[in-house]
Amino acid sequence: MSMKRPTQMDVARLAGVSRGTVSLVLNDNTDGRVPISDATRDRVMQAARDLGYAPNPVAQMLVQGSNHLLGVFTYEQVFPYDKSDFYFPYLSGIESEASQQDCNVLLFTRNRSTRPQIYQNGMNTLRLADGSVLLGSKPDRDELRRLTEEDYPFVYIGRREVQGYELCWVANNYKEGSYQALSHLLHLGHRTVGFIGNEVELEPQQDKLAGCYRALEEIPDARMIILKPAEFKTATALAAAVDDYGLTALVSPDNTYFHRALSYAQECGWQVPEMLSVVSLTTVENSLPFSLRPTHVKLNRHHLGALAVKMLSQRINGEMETPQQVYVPCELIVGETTAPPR
Amino acid sequence: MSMKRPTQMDVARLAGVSRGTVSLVLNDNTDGRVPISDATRDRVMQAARDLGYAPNPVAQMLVQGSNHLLGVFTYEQVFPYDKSDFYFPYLSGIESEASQQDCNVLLFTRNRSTRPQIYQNGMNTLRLADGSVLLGSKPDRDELRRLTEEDYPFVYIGRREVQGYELCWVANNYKEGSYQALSHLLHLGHRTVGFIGNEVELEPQQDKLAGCYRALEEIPDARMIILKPAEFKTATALAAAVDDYGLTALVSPDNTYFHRALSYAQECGWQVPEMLSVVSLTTVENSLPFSLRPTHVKLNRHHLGALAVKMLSQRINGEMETPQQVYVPCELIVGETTAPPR
DNA sequence: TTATATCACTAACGCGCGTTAGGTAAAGCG
DNA sequence: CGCTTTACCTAACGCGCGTTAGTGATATAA
Repeated sequence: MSMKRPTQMDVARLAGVSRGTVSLVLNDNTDGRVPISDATRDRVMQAARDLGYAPNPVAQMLVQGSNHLLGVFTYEQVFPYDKSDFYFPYLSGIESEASQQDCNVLLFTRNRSTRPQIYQNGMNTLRLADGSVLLGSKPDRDELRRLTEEDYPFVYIGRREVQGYELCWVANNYKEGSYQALSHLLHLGHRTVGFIGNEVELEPQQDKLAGCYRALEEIPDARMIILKPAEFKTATALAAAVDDYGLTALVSPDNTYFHRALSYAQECGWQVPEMLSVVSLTTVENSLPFSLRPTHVKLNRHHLGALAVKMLSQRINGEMETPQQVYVPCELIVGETTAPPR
Repeated sequence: MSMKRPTQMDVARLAGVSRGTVSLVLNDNTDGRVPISDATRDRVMQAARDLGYAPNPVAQMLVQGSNHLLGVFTYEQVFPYDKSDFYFPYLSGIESEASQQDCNVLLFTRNRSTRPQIYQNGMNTLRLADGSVLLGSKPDRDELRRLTEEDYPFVYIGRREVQGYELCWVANNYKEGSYQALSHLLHLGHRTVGFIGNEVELEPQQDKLAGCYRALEEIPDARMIILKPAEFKTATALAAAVDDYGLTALVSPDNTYFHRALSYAQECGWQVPEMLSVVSLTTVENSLPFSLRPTHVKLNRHHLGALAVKMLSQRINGEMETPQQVYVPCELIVGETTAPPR
């Protein structure tokens, strides 16, 4: 038995004027394009007060077009219960900038029973928002293509390519960061380093590899071994690989592999960094159990999130004619997990 | 020159039917009240796919009064840059359950330049969502009252009271948790404990105090000293207070105070727990720098978030006649920061 | 007195969509 | 052949509101 909320029509009836007049009065028709007498204005205001009128924002949005909604779609769970540190800085940046842009943030959480999909029943669910920021390591390229064809405004966080299309993204400059990281190792004197990682088909991984290779080119006798997944699955396997290849340093493109490398090293009784140097090519998220400050490439995920939103706003407002791609620099932090080789 | 998003009218034109037909087809008019031939249905679906049509949720909401949007409003920043652990578990739970309920999550981030406000220019900004989950230690009671009067469906995470109104909330059972925590101390033999904290006007704090007092009642010669803010502002001030009152244990309702107590203790050269026991009445979020497992009350924020969404859905669907309040139990984890007094 | 400007307001459109009464043609029936 | 039923679709209303063309009344000017 909750009373329906009063509308402009109710106010109009009570004040004895037309609904249009009510709208004009309430929107404080300042520029005086339509003059309203003070008497009527007062009557309307009083009626609105008496009824406790408040405009229905939904109706307002309908008539004004844009709904000030920025979507966030993730190909993985937005808030992973265990791995809280990963998406968080992105969302933090997204929130800040969305606030700046005077927009609300819409998290697409509907219909996530199976793999997250943008298109459901052939319909673009993102259309709920004026535009969207996309996240996730493994997007569906077909969906990205279709979004582009539809001209739906979106910005991907992370470099993602689709054959024959120009996407809009912001990405950590992994290539530059990795270049610096490997150069650091090489300048310390390392000549044979191991690269822990697979998934070479993903762009970020490619960038990391590319950066490493660029550093290698500058030192003729240096080489890098790409370790196969089996070779860092157990501590003994890794130990064997290190021995076989004569590795003096390990490079990890990934936070969990970095941790794993360190614990394996401890298991094998290798002193880090004296006997083995270890570098992470991404931000080291969890605090180390070894009280060593990690040598790693520090990303600025917060900034990346904010930038994505800024670019998205530009696209939505038509201030960006063609999709743009932006690299955000990242910084090598030299810590205590690297040293000259023995 | 961003293309305007397609409407049902566009689909209708492309399919060569009337707009009403499009609506009927897309809403999967199952009960067959209005029969549609398979041929037309296919044409419409195809046209919708081709145009990338998706219904405008704002318009849908206007006409049917619901759009599967659950709002999240926070009186503090949702994603605080530094303090990442706090809201995260809540959001994690909210996301899970919203997904279950087949709803998207809307974060209210607009107009956050000053203090976050639900009512802006006299209108309820939450009305954009079917209902909302509210968070934040210090809500505006007037706003909560007004929301209730408007009969807007919301669930507060954390017990919050408004004189003369029945709110709907889910809360950690701080009272029970604190009772257990203090009982633990008392059973260890402590008789004079200090309570670090202020902000007594807030409900969670009141609950913690109430739980402590209940435990005290069971041990006649035990007493608890409420330390004033000045008394734990510096290590020396705290040291003086501990000496003056003869404290053998400290109780902290707050994570940061817990950490501060531990570092002050270290500064003063007090062994924890041998010379001083310390208990936290909330989840200890950051890993300790002391490698001591903390004795603390463990909250289940993830579950709390999920439960809030579940209750909110019930309210929205009219399955909850009167606002309900639910306590979620929390658990005392006995760690290594407590021991019998010297 | 008639033309013109000013004032104060109303009528009406459209935002995009869900819904339903009604309309049209084909099919069934006697 | 005329009447009813059936199948399929359209026209139109209304959700609540912002906006503007237009209308009628009064005041000013020629």
